Amino acid sequence: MNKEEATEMDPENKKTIILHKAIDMFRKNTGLAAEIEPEPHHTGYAADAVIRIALQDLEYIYDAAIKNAISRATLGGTIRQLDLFQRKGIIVARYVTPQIADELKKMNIPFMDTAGNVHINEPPLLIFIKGNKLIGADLTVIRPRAFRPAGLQVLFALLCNQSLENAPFREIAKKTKVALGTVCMVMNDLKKLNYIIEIPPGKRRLIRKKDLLNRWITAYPEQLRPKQIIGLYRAENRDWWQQADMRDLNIFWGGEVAAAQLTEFLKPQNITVYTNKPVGEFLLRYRIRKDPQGDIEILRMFWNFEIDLPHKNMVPPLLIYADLLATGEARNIETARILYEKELDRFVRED
DNA sequence: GGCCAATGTACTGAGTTGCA
DNA sequence: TGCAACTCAGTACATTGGCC
Repeated sequence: MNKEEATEMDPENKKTIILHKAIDMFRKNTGLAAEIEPEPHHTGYAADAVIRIALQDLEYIYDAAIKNAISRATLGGTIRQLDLFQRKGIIVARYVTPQIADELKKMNIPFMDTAGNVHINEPPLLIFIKGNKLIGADLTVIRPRAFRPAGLQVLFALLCNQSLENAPFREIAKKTKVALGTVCMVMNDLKKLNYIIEIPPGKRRLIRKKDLLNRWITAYPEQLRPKQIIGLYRAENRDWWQQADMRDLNIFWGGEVAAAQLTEFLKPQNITVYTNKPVGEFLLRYRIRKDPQGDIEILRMFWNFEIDLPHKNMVPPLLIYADLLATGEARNIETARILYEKELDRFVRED
């Protein structure tokens, strides 16, 4: 097997290893019977696996989302993934830290990991084990190129622009601010992963968009977002943003402010803006200064396209959605749900 | 703990290939 | 012949390990 093939195969192999190890540890620590369903269903939103847990005469069936690691940044996206499953969802992870275990318990999200940590609260089945340390081989998942930073830039453009997959690679490269060769490798990845199919004559079609969107919002806060952060800032006047219109400075609302405008559900506490220009004039105009503990986050725009939306002063809804989920906060996850129904559903609808 | 070299990984873009 | 797809060597950046 060459290096390229290994990179393609490893993620699924590693998921299988994580799943089997987590199930083994679950059986060992709880004494309960747990099985992996041999034929996972493929209708609706696809789970990574289906798990059956037996307690005397009762049987609990879960759609599983298998993750290498769960952090605060990826928590929101993972919870949203569970929402989309047809059955009750469970997170199966390589490792869940005690802090994240407490967060998941608070939100009543079932999980199990390869260290034997578990939370299930479905009376009469009540299990909560946390604090077990990870031992043994490292199972770090090798990401396909499509889910690395440059690949995520390409995916973002494909998800935001209907039929962009049929544009020349040069046009895609221009819109996504990545090199031509990167577009080629990402498109090949997407074909291998069955997210793009060839339809004669010489056309491509993006499929399984909901699944792809979910993988994007899970990978974005880990892989791409940290690279785009220009800095944290604070304004003299806390309410500066309420009347601000910064389009002339090429600065656009993301995160909570954009979500509040779109859903009228949220009272913003943190401000996220994106720009592709120097921020000096912006800082002067609104009396904003650098502060590592500040509530204003400025990020670089990693795309080069406009989409036809009624709100011209904000970033594409997919990014607002990802920003909300990346906070891992319950109020933002709820707002993200509303935003998905209102603004995002049409982007991932299969024609 | 801090520095630095070695090594690995990710990305770019010029050059090549294939096709209409 | 020109355009689009694809390849691959070079470069930048990140990570690791050894030494002081």
